[in-house]
Amino acid sequence: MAPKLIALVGPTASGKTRMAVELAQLLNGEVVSADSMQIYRRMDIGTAKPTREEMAGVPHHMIDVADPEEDFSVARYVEMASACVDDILARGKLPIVAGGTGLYIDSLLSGRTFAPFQPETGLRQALEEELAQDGGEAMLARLAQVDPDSAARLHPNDHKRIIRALEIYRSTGKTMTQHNLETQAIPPRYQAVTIGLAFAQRQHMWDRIDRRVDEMVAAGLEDEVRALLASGLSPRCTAMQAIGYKEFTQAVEGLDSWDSAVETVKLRSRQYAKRQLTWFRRSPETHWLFWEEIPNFGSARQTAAEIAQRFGVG
RNA sequence: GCCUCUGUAGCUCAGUUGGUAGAGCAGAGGACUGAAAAUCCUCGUGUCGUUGGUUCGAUUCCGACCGGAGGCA
Repeated sequence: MAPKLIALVGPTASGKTRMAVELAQLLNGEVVSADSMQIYRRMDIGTAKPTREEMAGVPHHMIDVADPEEDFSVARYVEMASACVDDILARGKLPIVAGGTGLYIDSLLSGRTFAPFQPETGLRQALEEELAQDGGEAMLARLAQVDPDSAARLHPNDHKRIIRALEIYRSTGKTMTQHNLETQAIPPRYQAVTIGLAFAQRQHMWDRIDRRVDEMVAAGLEDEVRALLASGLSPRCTAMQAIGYKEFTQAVEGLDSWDSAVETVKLRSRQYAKRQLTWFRRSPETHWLFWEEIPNFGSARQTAAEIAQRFGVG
């Protein structure tokens, strides 16, 4: 039987960080972050990374495990995070996987394996050039010849996924469809109770997001972005695609005003939160807690702890 | 006070040589298998400022009125 743990999900600014810490204190746990941007060092304010005080002595894993100039990936996340989880379990403590990156969480829990990616072969670059030349339709048609099932699922404009599907086939000789079937046959690596934090009303979520962006600005997001750019970090790297960072980079370069950049950060954060909800809502097993329906944080924590105990952890 | 321009979807605007209208953005929903805070897909009825007139028919032409911008005094 796969070991049990808690997964804490929800859109940005829904209170995951605090809930994770308090549940860990209550249930003898440790936090494993599942956030694709908090993995980067030197990106603290804009990623809403928990501070030392917020961690309150609870060990946190998968934060500050890569430099911003590195290319991180789901595969790397799963490899590193599962080692953390196993270690926590071996020490008799409860892993609490908390974060907003749905792909990372699902991949970690399922024990999914990924087809290899070898940037040194230049295959991806070749495919990208091929696509730039011939267009999405043509590439999708080529994919359809070897992997009709994947091709049927993809839209001609979905360049990233068309390229990845072709890349898998050309580098492994196996289709993405085949690979997916094989990895789906693997039994789940962990058994999770998933607790979701959210606002019942969209407006409440927006207010919370806006407030937090204002707090980030007040806390010195501008300086943080300037420091990253000054260190020679390319604005095109993955880390700098993070919300808050890419917009402030525009402002630093004089391509946008600061006021407008702040508004854009709020806007993009709201849109991001919506996408997160779309992802998390598709798991019917998730126990959702809506802030409007809960008198205070303590009672939310209480409810979450009860859900965990009924599941058999804590 | 007079003259000119202007008032169309939450916002910015297009358009109808008179037959009740459409884009971008915003928003909603969805997807998602080594970039995922990324990437991609689907969804557009609104008193066409108000009110009279002309007309078979007006948001489209004409008048008045009410907003807004500019100019002249």
